[in-house]
Amino acid sequence: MAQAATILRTGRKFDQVLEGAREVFLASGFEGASVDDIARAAGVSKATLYSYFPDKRLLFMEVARLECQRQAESSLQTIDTTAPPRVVLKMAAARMLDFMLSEFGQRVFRICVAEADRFPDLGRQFYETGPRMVRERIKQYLRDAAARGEVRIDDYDLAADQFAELCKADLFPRWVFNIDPHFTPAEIDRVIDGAVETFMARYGV
Amino acid sequence: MAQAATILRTGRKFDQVLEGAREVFLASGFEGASVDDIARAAGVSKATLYSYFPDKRLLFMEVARLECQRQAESSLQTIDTTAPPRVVLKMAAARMLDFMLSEFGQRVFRICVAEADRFPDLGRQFYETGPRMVRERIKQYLRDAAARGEVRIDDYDLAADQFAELCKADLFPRWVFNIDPHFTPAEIDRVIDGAVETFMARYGV
DNA sequence: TTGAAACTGAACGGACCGGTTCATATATTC
DNA sequence: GAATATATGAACCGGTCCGTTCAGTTTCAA
Repeated sequence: MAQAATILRTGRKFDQVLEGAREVFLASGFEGASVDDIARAAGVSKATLYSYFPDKRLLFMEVARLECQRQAESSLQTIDTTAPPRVVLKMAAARMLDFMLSEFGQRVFRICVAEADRFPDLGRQFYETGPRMVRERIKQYLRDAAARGEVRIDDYDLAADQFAELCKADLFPRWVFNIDPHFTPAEIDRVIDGAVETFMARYGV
Repeated sequence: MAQAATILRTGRKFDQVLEGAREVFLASGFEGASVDDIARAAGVSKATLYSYFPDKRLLFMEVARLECQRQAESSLQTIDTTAPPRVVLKMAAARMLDFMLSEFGQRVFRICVAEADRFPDLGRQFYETGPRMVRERIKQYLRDAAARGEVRIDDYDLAADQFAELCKADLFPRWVFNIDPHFTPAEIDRVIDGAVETFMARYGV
């Protein structure tokens, strides 16, 4: 009794619990996941689960936090800041789409949207550690490229946002609305090439 | 007993039920809305509600269907197909953003995303009767403009999709991830102008 | 006015869920 | 091998929710 507002991180099966929670939450969202399901998936008794986490809600937030962190690390992969814009932009686009179209990325996005009311900070947390970093990366590259005279940009924020959006053309509505959400490499290349061409038409020298 | 798989559309309070359901579903989503809440909001007894609709699920789908239809009618507003591209695109962008940023549009989108598993056809239905029609409209206009030599486009589908995405730059991530989701007219104009400029830089003559 | 159709309100059954408890069992440490 | 920390699982509680039932009331048309 008494202290129940914190997470107990020591113990043999702590990681098991987290892994089971990750699995079930990502598959079913917050409401859709029952604590019994999570305990079963984790191979752990419900009593054990509740000895680590005081609350279903805190368990969910911990899973979400770790997922955001994981993604942040994954997107830290370096962008070669010296290559010409078309090359860099293509690589960046491919990386963004890789994540956005992955089973995992889609699930996290769906949960962010679905639980926006219950967890108002969840979306922000996800954005700050994920898409935001990519955006900042692109902005920095664009500044460098502008200094080299390869592009000419007045509003770097808008340019970076536009590029990110251009990469989603066609693909995003299809998957978010569940319309033929299976993409061939050719379809993806078409969108990436189109995004780079349009971006460079506006901002190229 | 027996027949229970259909909706009984006659009766004095049918519309009341639908209106109450619309109100509560849009505010709380499918899971979040309880049938008791809906009956209360509709000013109707739960027994009456169940005399019209055999099922909470079918009630939800009917509400969603009507909402999509309503939006479709609203977006049938004509686009002047003879005006120059910059003018038409700005108008189209403003209309799209009007809907996308409206309380109602955001709620419908959130519900589509959140209930994509439970109602796989819901997103498609929403897209087909909403965004899709705007896209087709823009495509048609672009063809006309190309015939007049005002733009030069190879892939009309991609061009229309790109324009729609460009209109969401900055704004969409902010509202979907709940980051300062309150937009001034100046912010919206900035995005619209940027979208038109970038689009015309690529496709203008 | 009368009779049928529609509506009400309240209660109820069955299911599920989050969270707690506890007696028992297992693992770890000294 | 004894003592202590950790885990088990099954039962249980209070609550919510969907969907049904039913006796009684209102509405409306003939």
